[in-house]
Amino acid sequence: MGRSPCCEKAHTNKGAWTKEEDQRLIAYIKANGEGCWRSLPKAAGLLRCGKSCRLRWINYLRPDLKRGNFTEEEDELIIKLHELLGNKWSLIAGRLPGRTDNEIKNYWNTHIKRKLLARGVDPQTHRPLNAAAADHHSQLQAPRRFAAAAASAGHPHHHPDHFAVLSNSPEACSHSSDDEPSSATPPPPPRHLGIDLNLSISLAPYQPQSEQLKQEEEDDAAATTTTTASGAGSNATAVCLCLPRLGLHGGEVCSCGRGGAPSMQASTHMFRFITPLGGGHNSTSTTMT
DNA sequence: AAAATTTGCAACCGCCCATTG
DNA sequence: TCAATGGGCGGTTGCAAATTT
Repeated sequence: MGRSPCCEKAHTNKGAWTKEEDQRLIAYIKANGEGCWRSLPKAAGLLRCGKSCRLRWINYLRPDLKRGNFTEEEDELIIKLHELLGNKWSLIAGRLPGRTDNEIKNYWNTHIKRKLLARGVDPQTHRPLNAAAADHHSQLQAPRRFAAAAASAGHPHHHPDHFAVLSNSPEACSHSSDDEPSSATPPPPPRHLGIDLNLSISLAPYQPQSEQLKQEEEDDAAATTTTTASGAGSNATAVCLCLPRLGLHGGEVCSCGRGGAPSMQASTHMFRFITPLGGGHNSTSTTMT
């Protein structure tokens, strides 16, 4: 379609932000709040693109950011969430208060990937490296399935690329209904794709992959709406995975059953799973509405 | 001590979807 | 209904700092 650029690039600064620019941005947002990013630079007296201002604020200047090293708990949570969601950094960030998607993405690429490789786990598939190499069908397993479920259920970022990894055969893509007017009733996705909105998920402590897969197979076979609550012990926190905005901050009470994106109103399944975060967090039973 | 290489992360880019008029 | 706009996302790049040779 050829969109106009988000701002007048010719007269904007690029590269690292100066202290003065930071101060201007902070002062402006403190006074006026976050608002129209496009007009903000001009109003704040900044020679920056609005998107650049937004990123600077969200990723660096926001007062609620928790800077510093990631804890071991955060590491494990990121790994688990990545296993469930794939590279949905914003969704993952939503589960880690004070962390930004950009920060988590960078941390993943620089630290966690290596950590998983050292464990002998493939960072993309979360399966043992040798198994991942031997079995290309491993691409069809849970994390991708869940991402696909979220996307097909209306997540705004169902980029075609994300579906490309779901199947080795293009015709198996589940998002093609719009592109296939001839098929009045789209056939159900091939069973091996396992795209199942009633997916059972959990954030139990690390479990050997073989057992995990076994559990998934059982879950698939059952095809029930139950929610696995393994690890729902004393130190567990309910993590809402309401679609399409998976994740609430800091264990807030879920309220998205009513709302969410308009496109999701017909599908307001609520997923919750239990993640052991070790201390201080409320224990909450799993629900599914 | 200097040069080369690697690492980590802030920032940018291009694309997408939702909203609005 | 449609085009323009705004905001958001994931992927990539560029560069400074750290490490190795």
